[in-house]
Amino acid sequence: MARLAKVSKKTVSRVINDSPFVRGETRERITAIMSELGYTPDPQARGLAFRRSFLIGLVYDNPSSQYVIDMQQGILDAVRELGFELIVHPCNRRQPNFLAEVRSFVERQKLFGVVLPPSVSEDEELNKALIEVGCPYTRIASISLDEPARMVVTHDHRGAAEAARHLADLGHRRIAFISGPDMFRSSHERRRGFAQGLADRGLKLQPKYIKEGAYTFESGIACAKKLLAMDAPPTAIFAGNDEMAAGVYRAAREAGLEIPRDLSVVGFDDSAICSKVWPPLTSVLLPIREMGRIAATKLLVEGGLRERIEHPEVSPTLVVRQSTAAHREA
Amino acid sequence: MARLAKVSKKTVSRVINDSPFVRGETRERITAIMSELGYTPDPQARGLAFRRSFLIGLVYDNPSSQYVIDMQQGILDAVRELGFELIVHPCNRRQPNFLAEVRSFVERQKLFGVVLPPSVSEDEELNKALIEVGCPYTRIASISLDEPARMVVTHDHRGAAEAARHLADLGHRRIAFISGPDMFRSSHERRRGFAQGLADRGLKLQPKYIKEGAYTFESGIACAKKLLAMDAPPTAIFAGNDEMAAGVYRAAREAGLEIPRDLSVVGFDDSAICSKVWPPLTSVLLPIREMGRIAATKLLVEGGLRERIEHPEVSPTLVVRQSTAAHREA
DNA sequence: CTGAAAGCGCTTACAG
DNA sequence: CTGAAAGCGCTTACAG
Repeated sequence: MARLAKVSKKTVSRVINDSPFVRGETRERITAIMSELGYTPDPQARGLAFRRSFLIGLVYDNPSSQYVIDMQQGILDAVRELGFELIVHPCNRRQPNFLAEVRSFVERQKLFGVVLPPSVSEDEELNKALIEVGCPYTRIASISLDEPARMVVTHDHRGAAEAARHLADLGHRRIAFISGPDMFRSSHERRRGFAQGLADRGLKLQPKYIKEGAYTFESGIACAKKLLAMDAPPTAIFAGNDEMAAGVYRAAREAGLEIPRDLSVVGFDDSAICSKVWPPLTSVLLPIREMGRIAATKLLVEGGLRERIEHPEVSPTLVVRQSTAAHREA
Repeated sequence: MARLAKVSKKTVSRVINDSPFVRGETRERITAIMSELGYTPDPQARGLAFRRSFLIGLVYDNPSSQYVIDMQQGILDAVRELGFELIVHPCNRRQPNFLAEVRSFVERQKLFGVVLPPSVSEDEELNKALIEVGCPYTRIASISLDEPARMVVTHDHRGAAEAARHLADLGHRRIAFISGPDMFRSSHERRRGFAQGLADRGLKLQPKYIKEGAYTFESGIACAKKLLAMDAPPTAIFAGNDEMAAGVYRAAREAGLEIPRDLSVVGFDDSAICSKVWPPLTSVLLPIREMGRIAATKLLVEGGLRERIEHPEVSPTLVVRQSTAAHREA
């Protein structure tokens, strides 16, 4: 204990925890000694005494590695300077012991809080369990599912609407949508937004031009094949994510269509593949790292370690590349 | 304490830590009670007393998200059942405080051990620091840099050699290599293996057909452009990783070349893009998840929690897809 | 504003 | 093979 060099260890503890009951002078003296000795309080001991650790959990069940990595970075951006660490907890919602497993994880580790990206964020059972064990959380989802203090809403529908208007403005009329799986909120939100965007331009999203995929490359191929085999095939396709959009590329190639000359394509996620496929894919960008930062900051606010947040809002943006072009009369 | 229901708390502790000094009957009785009550020892308290936590660290500075995610999974495959958790620690080797930062991280958290994938695994400074603070580690690298108990060797050269023989067997003679950056061990290993593989077929890797890239898409484009602009351009290119191979695709397209008819391409990593580009990319697969599993298991062995490992060896495999074809006389 | 006591839930020596 | 004591490094009430 740096106390030998100074006062008592109780006061040191007060300094560490930013207690107001320390004289300015005393605080400065102690702070100086601490940084001189390179002293850092032991997180395990603190955790034991607090009955709460300094660990943030990221519980995810997400197919996209880039999403997870970006989110991890964002969370760390927010909490690293405070000495928090990030425990990652991949899991599988379809596994029977999923709930019990996650629950025991957060309970055992006495997590400071957990960040829940889709689709675990949409699991109401899990949510109830977290409340029961008293573990703070932030849910990230396309629409609000909880009180604002515990949500990061990504407003996917806005990005989808922008994509729709973009295609409409290029003169397309036969416009198709490949949705994600029904069990994902984002599938519905992206579809809703897309329909709304078309409506903004006086167009309608026709049911026959809607196919349900699974957010996978293969499902993108399958859906696109069906669409392109129609009597009046679409001249533009909006895929619910980039994976499926890449599948549309494949199907278009097999059908002998050239993108964007014969078919315009838009994806969602603005992932790494967008710039690697040819032509580069127009896509909707979600600021994932920023979302992670905000989610973690909300945990800090809830824990009383931060006052409030600067930019608590997040919104998708359409990144126009070369996979979309003006409609050409056949 | 479950002691009320039974003996003393000391004995319970003995059971938890697998001490041999407990009678079989007593042990069974206690184990039964524990699982009945759903009792799990508090990792923070245990850590405090042990002066060592039950946390594994993954320190990485890696551009590929898929790599990191797979490795995380592999580590968890090995340690989850023992109640360990995984703390991720992305970092930047080029940052001036890199060493001090990582060091303070492992020291503060009293990590049970850390897993070091490339390129942090190749940092001798960091290695020294870890030894100084007494933190166990496993290094993952293309060649052996440490005692076997602390290494997972990926033998990249073998995979590169296989790629070379594959191209040679297809009849190619003007074969080029785009290397990764000089500071990565893997760059040299892949180059060495590739040269060896060509030598196995009586061919020579000509210096003029070697270009140094940076493991990025853009550098792949740049290097490929130079190669394809040569008087006697290569008919096959082996890129040091898939990112750069995707860059080769782009350059080939701009040069009006069709893959694999006019140019065969091989990548390294067998990443997700392989199956999404057209034609699907032939690539060298490294079993990353398995590597993570082995690395973590070695940490457990070192900690005395596991006897030994089943399959401690790992080797690359060539996955042949449609980006390579027999050489066509011009 | 500051200190002496008791405790967080476990463990390691030390005795039986 | 099993138990009573002291301690891991911090914190929370409780007194001054």
